[in-house]
Amino acid sequence: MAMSGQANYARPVTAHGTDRPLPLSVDRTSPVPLYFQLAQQLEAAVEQGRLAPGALLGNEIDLAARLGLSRPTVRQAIQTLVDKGLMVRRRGVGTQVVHSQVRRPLELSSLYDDLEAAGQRPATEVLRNTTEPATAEVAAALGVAEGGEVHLVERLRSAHGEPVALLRNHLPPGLVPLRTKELEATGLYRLMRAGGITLHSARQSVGARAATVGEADVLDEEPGAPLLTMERVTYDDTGRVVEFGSHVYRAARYTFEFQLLVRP
Amino acid sequence: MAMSGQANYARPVTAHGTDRPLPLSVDRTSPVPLYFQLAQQLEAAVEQGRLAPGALLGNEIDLAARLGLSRPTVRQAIQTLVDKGLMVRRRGVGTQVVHSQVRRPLELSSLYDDLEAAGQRPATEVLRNTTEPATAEVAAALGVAEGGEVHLVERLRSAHGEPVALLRNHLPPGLVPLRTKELEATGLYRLMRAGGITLHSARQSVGARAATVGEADVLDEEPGAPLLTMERVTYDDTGRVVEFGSHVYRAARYTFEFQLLVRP
DNA sequence: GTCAAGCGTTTGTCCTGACAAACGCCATGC
DNA sequence: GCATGGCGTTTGTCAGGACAAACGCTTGAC
Repeated sequence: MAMSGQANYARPVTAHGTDRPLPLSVDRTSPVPLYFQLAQQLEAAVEQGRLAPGALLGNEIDLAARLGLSRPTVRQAIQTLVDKGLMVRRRGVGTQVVHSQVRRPLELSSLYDDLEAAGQRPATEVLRNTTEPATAEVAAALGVAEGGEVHLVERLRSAHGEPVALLRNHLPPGLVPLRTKELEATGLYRLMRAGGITLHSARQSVGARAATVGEADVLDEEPGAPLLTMERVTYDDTGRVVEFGSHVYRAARYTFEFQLLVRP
Repeated sequence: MAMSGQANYARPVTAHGTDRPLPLSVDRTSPVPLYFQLAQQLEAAVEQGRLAPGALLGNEIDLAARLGLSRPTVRQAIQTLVDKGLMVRRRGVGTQVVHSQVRRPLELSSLYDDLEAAGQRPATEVLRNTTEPATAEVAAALGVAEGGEVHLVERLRSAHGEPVALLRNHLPPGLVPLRTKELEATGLYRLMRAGGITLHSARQSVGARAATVGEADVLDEEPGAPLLTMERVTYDDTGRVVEFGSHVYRAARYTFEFQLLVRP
């Protein structure tokens, strides 16, 4: 863009706005795939501002030659960043860093991790950790027979000593052992992963409603106060339902924040 | 899995659970990329149940040979479906269709499209369509000077004759012409796209709060009723902020539904 | 009977090479 | 001055081949 009129002798390519070539290299003895090494370095460069927003990445051919890689490998690296929304490709123009600050593109996150990432030191109080007969709604969500025994975990999550959310989770019986002590020390998803379950996808529904008397009592709100609600059915990679969650959050103390990408 | 002990003479591969080979073909005269043609056919087969959940796709080599394609092309097709969460690959095992029913993975959707897709025939009443000086919050979101003129669109969206949401959108001045008549006939995002803007990403925040007197009046609710709120800053592919929206939804009549994928 | 090693299968990674399509710039013509 | 066509640049698509790594089953040893 700024270098359009120049002759193209042996341009070192892949530069910053300042023409300073970006230090990139790959380690062929490492077990980490080459495209992944490159992707990580590029992502780090974007995050640290060494690749300014709008900066053009040099063309793929030169970049590959400079790194001693083939073009498909370089493309694979860039593609992962494009998928993350960090870069945009334009035919005849090049690949450039996106201007807007992109963060996480909405993962299957747990409240525990969210709070911890925000430096809030979450605390969990397990109100119930037992089995009970499945109601019609729970049975339908988990794909078990109505009235059959299912696992129920009910937790109160707080941050800074104030209650934030009331979490009710139903799980198929015998899926993974859940000890109350562990539930109070970490999040449910971490325990499931540690139990050998590979989470794959989830279907979520986010809404709002007024607090019931019981919820208001536990959450230190007035009855009728607005609450943010989230229902979620989670599947593992074999397609099994592994969890059905019904969560309510204090509207004054929690919002869902996330970044969306437009599918091209 | 079901065919493990068999000798592997000239197995036709890529079958259904019933060993009936799936009809697949590509048209080399079409301008549509080959990998995309294949991806579409596979996705359609999954959706129509011709590829049952859990079914193994034949190995990539044979599949490529059967279609007269190269393996990278077949892989590219499958990869798009894996990215969508429709399939799972396992080394040494194969690629299989995911069990759980996957829908859209949460797009940058507009309320208008959502309602229309649900067959609800949305109606829009434009309450305001004007310019006004930017407040501090709006100025910060849009990246303009505080007090500078910005475009404001305020709309009431209804379905089945009942109000559903109150939508307030601020736009940079002169970005795209917005006629009231067009705003009542379609959604804001469609108009922006039609105006040559390529939407890229958005940062969203979803929460809840009690209705103010004014909101209750417009939405036919009681003051203090729980409302679902959404704030969104939308960027185009050059990184410009193209919209700042503050929406409130009647909690009893609207929830956000979406599907999440776990990043592997 | 149980556990470990071996082996075939399948995906993961990487290479080289080639042509097509879209974009922006420049020169040409009016 | 302005529209238009040509041209170089860059990404998009596709082919064919090669080896490595992970998985599951079978075989063998104890």
